[in-house]
Amino acid sequence: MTEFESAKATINDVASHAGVSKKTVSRVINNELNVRPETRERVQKAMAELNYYPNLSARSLASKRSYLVAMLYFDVGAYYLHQLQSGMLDHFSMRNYSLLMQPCEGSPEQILALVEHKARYMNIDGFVLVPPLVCMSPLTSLLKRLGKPYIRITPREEYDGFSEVLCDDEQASYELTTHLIQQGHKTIAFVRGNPECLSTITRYEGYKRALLSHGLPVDEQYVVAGTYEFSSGVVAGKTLLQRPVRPTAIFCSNDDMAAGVLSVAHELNIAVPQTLAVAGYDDSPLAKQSWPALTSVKQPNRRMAEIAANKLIDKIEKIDNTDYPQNIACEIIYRNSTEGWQPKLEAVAGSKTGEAV
Amino acid sequence: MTEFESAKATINDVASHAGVSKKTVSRVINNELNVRPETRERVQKAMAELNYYPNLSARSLASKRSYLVAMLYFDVGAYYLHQLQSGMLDHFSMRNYSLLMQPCEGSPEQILALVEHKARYMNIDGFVLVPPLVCMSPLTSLLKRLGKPYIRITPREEYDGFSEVLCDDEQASYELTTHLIQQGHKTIAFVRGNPECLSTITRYEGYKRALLSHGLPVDEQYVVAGTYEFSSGVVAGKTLLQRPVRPTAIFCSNDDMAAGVLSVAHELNIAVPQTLAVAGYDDSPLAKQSWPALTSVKQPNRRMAEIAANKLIDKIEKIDNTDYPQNIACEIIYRNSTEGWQPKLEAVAGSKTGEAV
DNA sequence: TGAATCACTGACAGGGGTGTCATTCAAGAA
DNA sequence: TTCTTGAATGACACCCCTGTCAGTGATTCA
Repeated sequence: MTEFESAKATINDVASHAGVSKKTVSRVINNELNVRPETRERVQKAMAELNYYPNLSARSLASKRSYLVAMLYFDVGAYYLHQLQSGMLDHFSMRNYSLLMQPCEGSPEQILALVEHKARYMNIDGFVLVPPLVCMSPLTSLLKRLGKPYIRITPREEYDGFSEVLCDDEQASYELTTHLIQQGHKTIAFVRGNPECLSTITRYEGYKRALLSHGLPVDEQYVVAGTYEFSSGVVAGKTLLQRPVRPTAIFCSNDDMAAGVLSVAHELNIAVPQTLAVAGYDDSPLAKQSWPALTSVKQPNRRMAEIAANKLIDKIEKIDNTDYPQNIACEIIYRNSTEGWQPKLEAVAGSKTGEAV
Repeated sequence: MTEFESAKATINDVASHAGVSKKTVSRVINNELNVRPETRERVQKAMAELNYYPNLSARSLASKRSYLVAMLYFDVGAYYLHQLQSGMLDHFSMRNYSLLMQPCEGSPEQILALVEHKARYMNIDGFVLVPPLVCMSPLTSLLKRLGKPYIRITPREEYDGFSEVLCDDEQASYELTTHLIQQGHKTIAFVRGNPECLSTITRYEGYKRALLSHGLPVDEQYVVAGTYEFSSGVVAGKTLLQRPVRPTAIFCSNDDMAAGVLSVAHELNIAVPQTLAVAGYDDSPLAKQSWPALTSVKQPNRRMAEIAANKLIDKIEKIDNTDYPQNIACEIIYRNSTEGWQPKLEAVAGSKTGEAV
């Protein structure tokens, strides 16, 4: 078969080699019904013998589809994006789609213009939106106007339901906070994330629900703003650890900020976890790599990516499949940063060391 | 112009709207020569008025090019890949190409099969290879056989030269080691990376050259293996810090391993940087986020991505451009982990604390 | 003045598939 | 037996653009 290896066979070659019309070959390629098994086999044999690859451009041109899907994202951390991306890549390619990554920066107008341009120029078949773009309603309107299916990865349900893949951030946050409460903590601070992200709300809600349902007050003094960035964790840490009554635990809504709090604690010689418990969120590599290692919430990113990819393709191909889970649970990973806190130290060390800063 | 917004105009519509043939429109789209300026303008006006987007599939089909480029990679850290990827995305899209990410896992045979499949099925125009795939010679052979241009991002020149974008790892490593020597360190350990990566060699060579050129011995006892993973840094740290004579500085060939060494140091109550200096490589976010923050080498990843993208497109479009820099310098970022080491503590603390483990 | 050259433009033939519709043929119904 | 039905297949137009080559005028050269 060497003679065929370099010569690119076309559907016509396969058709004549198999003794059928090209339309029948096309049917086999596309797994259509109504092809007699022996015919199908003959065609497949011919395709294999000729080392045939269908020409994607020709297919796209004729079928008015590109087999291209784009993930629209805003840079929210390499690790999170990488996980989603690689999960999606696997499942898109399994179903013969390719994934384009499309960073969306700049003003909303710029983003809309960019997306419209890409959508039309490349004739993208569908879009995946990841936080914080999921809550950008002009964007979803645009996609609707363009008639492009999309799917959103988000921690909270909105709109139609079928276009979303949800993970239960609120519940995970509730559980992690409860864990801290059960260890005896009474003053648990919370560091919020980027206000443009829905997760900032859901994570905070879980925290609040846990406090309230265990009879603890939600003291706004111990809830500080953050941006999901390390530096904002440093600022938050300084603020919190200088309060007259220091919190005994700080729950940060992501790992980067938790690492920032850890740095401040080290700087101030506050022992973690003995004097201060610190928890993060995302279970990024950083969580394992900081010292002490951070208790954190592991989101089912790859699983979500898988579901998003398949749901989106179903939409593109107008397949009705409702077998997808509604809401995917997170998992809490317990590590040293919250294990071994000693309640007695709290009152003593609390108010004193704070002043020393 | 609202009536045109949703109706997709084709090249024929533009042609008749502008009163020229479709071939002339094509010339304008492709920026070809020999179109009278006023004709070009008229066509551009027509394209704008009709909100025309050329159909990529049709273009690809007719011109036998896909305007698609793939980056072949092996998962070597989200951050590094993310930087390369986003740098490339920018520059590829600037020149109207799209970038596909193609993870390459499994056996060499599987990788080759995968790449051949993708290359032929999607008719990819060109490939970017990143470490450690750059030194996989069956892969480059395959790409040559398929007639696909490629570019390699690598720390060391091999083969033809034009297909590479180099960064001077060896020199950066030399400089960082020299910095440590100048601070008075005499026993500087080195943690190597994944043996499949060229960078493992170049970084080690820079270290060695610095020691030798400053009259220090290269003691293999202080050169330990690693894999670029955090856990291997922990192992290396334990090994090194238990030596009868402890090194006073540990230079790790990436940040993850340096963070591993830091953890061990904290565990053993060895003060960094006072008793032990630690340096990393890559200037990943982790470098800023560990405690203390790590001195590290910042590779010009985005710049390399830019050059790689443009060189590759030049190859695809057969443009001769030799204006690219040969070898791009790295930058050393000095942080706390190597600032403030106190030579006197060395001898005393060295042999004692080691036993205590 | 005629020939040669050059810049510019258009006609036409594909590129390699898919959609639509017509046709064939065998099995089941009347 | 004849009619109906539906599965299986093929003929053909078409998707939208680019490559090739020929043609048209204008300019330059002898």
